Amino acid sequence: MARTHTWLIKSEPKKYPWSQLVKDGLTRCDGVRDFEARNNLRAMAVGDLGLFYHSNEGKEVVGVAQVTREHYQDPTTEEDWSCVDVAPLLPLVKPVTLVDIKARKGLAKMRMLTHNRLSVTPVTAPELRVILAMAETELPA
DNA sequence: GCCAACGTTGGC
DNA sequence: GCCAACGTTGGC
Repeated sequence: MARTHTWLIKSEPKKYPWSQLVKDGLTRCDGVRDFEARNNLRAMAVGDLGLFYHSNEGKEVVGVAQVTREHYQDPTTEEDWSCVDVAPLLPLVKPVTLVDIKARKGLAKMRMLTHNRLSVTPVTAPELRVILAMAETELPA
Protein backbone atom coordinates (compact mmCIF):
# COMPACT_ATOMS: atom_id res chain seq x y z
CA MET A 1 0.00 0.00 0.00
CA ALA A 2 1.20 3.44 -0.84
CA ARG A 3 2.73 5.28 2.04
CA THR A 4 1.48 8.78 2.63
CA HIS A 5 3.78 11.68 3.29
CA THR A 6 3.64 14.08 6.17
CA TRP A 7 4.02 17.84 6.17
CA LEU A 8 4.07 20.57 8.74
CA ILE A 9 1.71 23.44 8.10
CA LYS A 10 2.00 26.68 10.00
CA SER A 11 -0.90 28.85 10.91
CA GLU A 12 -1.07 31.83 13.18
CA PRO A 13 -3.79 31.04 15.71
CA LYS A 14 -4.87 34.67 15.60
CA LYS A 15 -5.66 34.28 11.93
CA TYR A 16 -6.74 30.67 11.75
CA PRO A 17 -6.48 28.38 14.78
CA TRP A 18 -6.93 24.62 14.87
CA SER A 19 -10.26 25.11 16.63
CA GLN A 20 -11.51 26.97 13.58
CA LEU A 21 -10.39 24.17 11.30
CA VAL A 22 -12.32 21.72 13.46
CA LYS A 23 -15.35 23.97 13.30
CA ASP A 24 -15.09 24.43 9.54
CA GLY A 25 -14.30 20.80 8.83
CA LEU A 26 -12.19 21.87 5.87
CA THR A 27 -9.98 24.74 4.90
CA ARG A 28 -7.90 25.99 2.03
CA CYS A 29 -4.22 26.51 2.72
CA ASP A 30 -3.68 29.57 0.57
CA GLY A 31 -1.53 32.67 0.64
CA VAL A 32 1.75 30.81 0.34
CA ARG A 33 4.23 33.00 -1.54
CA ASP A 34 7.45 31.08 -1.22
CA PHE A 35 8.80 28.83 -3.94
CA GLU A 36 9.98 26.05 -1.67
CA ALA A 37 6.68 26.06 0.19
CA ARG A 38 4.85 26.05 -3.13
CA ASN A 39 6.82 23.03 -4.24
CA ASN A 40 5.86 21.30 -1.02
CA LEU A 41 2.19 22.08 -1.61
CA ARG A 42 2.48 20.69 -5.11
CA ALA A 43 4.08 17.51 -3.81
CA MET A 44 1.12 16.78 -1.54
CA ALA A 45 -1.27 13.96 -2.36
CA VAL A 46 -4.77 13.40 -1.09
CA GLY A 47 -4.48 11.52 2.19
CA ASP A 48 -1.13 13.02 3.14
CA LEU A 49 -0.90 14.17 6.72
CA GLY A 50 -0.30 17.71 7.87
CA LEU A 51 0.92 18.54 11.34
CA PHE A 52 -0.94 21.70 12.24
CA TYR A 53 1.43 24.11 13.94
CA HIS A 54 0.48 27.34 15.70
CA SER A 55 3.12 29.95 14.92
CA ASN A 56 3.75 33.15 16.86
CA GLU A 57 1.36 32.24 19.63
CA GLY A 58 1.41 28.81 21.16
CA LYS A 59 4.33 27.70 19.05
CA GLU A 60 3.23 24.11 19.16
CA VAL A 61 1.88 21.35 16.99
CA VAL A 62 -1.71 20.96 18.04
CA GLY A 63 -3.30 18.54 15.64
CA VAL A 64 -3.06 16.36 12.58
CA ALA A 65 -4.86 17.33 9.41
CA GLN A 66 -5.26 15.44 6.20
CA VAL A 67 -5.03 16.65 2.62
CA THR A 68 -8.41 16.35 0.94
CA ARG A 69 -7.68 18.10 -2.35
CA GLU A 70 -4.49 18.21 -4.31
CA HIS A 71 -2.90 21.49 -5.26
CA TYR A 72 -4.78 23.92 -7.43
CA GLN A 73 -4.44 27.57 -8.40
CA ASP A 74 -4.52 29.81 -5.34
CA PRO A 75 -7.68 31.88 -5.89
CA THR A 76 -6.30 34.75 -3.81
CA THR A 77 -3.87 35.69 -6.59
CA GLU A 78 -3.64 35.85 -10.37
CA GLU A 79 -0.05 34.75 -10.18
CA ASP A 80 1.25 31.23 -10.30
CA TRP A 81 0.79 30.07 -6.71
CA SER A 82 -0.84 26.96 -5.35
CA CYS A 83 -2.98 25.90 -2.45
CA VAL A 84 -4.48 22.68 -1.11
CA ASP A 85 -7.47 21.79 1.02
CA VAL A 86 -7.07 20.07 4.37
CA ALA A 87 -9.49 18.63 6.91
CA PRO A 88 -8.87 17.99 10.59
CA LEU A 89 -8.04 14.38 11.40
CA LEU A 90 -7.41 14.37 15.12
CA PRO A 91 -6.04 16.64 17.84
CA LEU A 92 -2.84 15.78 19.65
CA VAL A 93 -3.43 14.47 23.17
CA LYS A 94 -0.45 16.55 24.25
CA PRO A 95 0.56 19.43 21.97
CA VAL A 96 4.24 19.32 21.05
CA THR A 97 5.91 22.67 21.54
CA LEU A 98 8.73 24.18 19.54
CA VAL A 99 10.86 23.97 22.70
CA ASP A 100 10.17 20.23 22.89
CA ILE A 101 11.01 19.79 19.22
CA LYS A 102 14.30 21.67 19.58
CA ALA A 103 15.22 19.64 22.64
CA ARG A 104 14.72 16.32 20.91
CA LYS A 105 17.83 15.02 19.16
CA GLY A 106 15.94 13.04 16.55
CA LEU A 107 14.17 16.19 15.40
CA ALA A 108 17.18 18.48 15.04
CA LYS A 109 17.15 18.20 11.27
CA MET A 110 13.49 18.97 10.80
CA ARG A 111 13.05 21.40 7.94
CA MET A 112 10.91 23.60 10.12
CA LEU A 113 13.97 24.18 12.32
CA THR A 114 16.58 24.54 9.61
CA HIS A 115 14.41 26.96 7.66
CA ASN A 116 12.16 28.45 10.26
CA ARG A 117 10.41 30.91 8.02
CA LEU A 118 8.94 28.29 5.73
CA SER A 119 5.23 27.91 6.20
CA VAL A 120 4.99 24.45 4.66
CA THR A 121 7.75 21.91 5.33
CA PRO A 122 8.18 18.17 4.89
CA VAL A 123 8.24 15.83 7.88
CA THR A 124 10.03 12.48 7.58
CA ALA A 125 8.47 9.23 8.72
CA PRO A 126 10.84 8.91 11.71
CA GLU A 127 10.16 12.53 12.68
CA LEU A 128 6.44 11.86 12.58
CA ARG A 129 6.83 8.81 14.82
CA VAL A 130 8.82 10.82 17.36
CA ILE A 131 6.32 13.65 17.40
CA LEU A 132 3.33 11.33 17.75
CA ALA A 133 5.08 9.57 20.63
CA MET A 134 5.79 12.90 22.32
CA ALA A 135 2.16 13.84 21.76
CA GLU A 136 1.01 10.53 23.26
CA THR A 137 -1.19 10.26 20.23
CA GLU A 138 -1.78 7.37 17.85
CA LEU A 139 -3.07 7.71 14.34
CA PRO A 140 -6.23 5.81 13.52
CA ALA A 141 -5.50 2.52 11.79
C1' DG B 1 25.59 40.50 -11.91
C1' DC B 2 26.29 42.89 -7.51
C1' DC B 3 24.55 44.80 -3.53
C1' DA B 4 21.96 47.98 -0.57
C1' DA B 5 17.35 48.84 0.87
C1' DC B 6 13.30 47.06 2.23
C1' DG B 7 9.47 43.89 3.60
C1' DT B 8 7.97 39.67 5.86
C1' DT B 9 8.16 35.90 9.02
C1' DG B 10 8.50 34.26 13.36
C1' DG B 11 11.15 33.46 17.65
C1' DC B 12 12.42 35.73 21.75
C1' DG C 1 8.82 45.60 20.58
C1' DC C 2 13.06 43.91 18.81
C1' DC C 3 15.87 41.50 15.82
C1' DA C 4 17.78 37.72 12.87
C1' DA C 5 17.04 35.31 8.69
C1' DC C 6 16.06 35.64 4.23
C1' DG C 7 13.59 36.72 -0.07
C1' DT C 8 12.69 40.51 -3.37
C1' DT C 9 13.47 44.72 -5.71
C1' DG C 10 15.81 48.22 -8.06
C1' DG C 11 19.83 51.14 -9.04
C1' DC C 12 24.08 50.86 -11.08
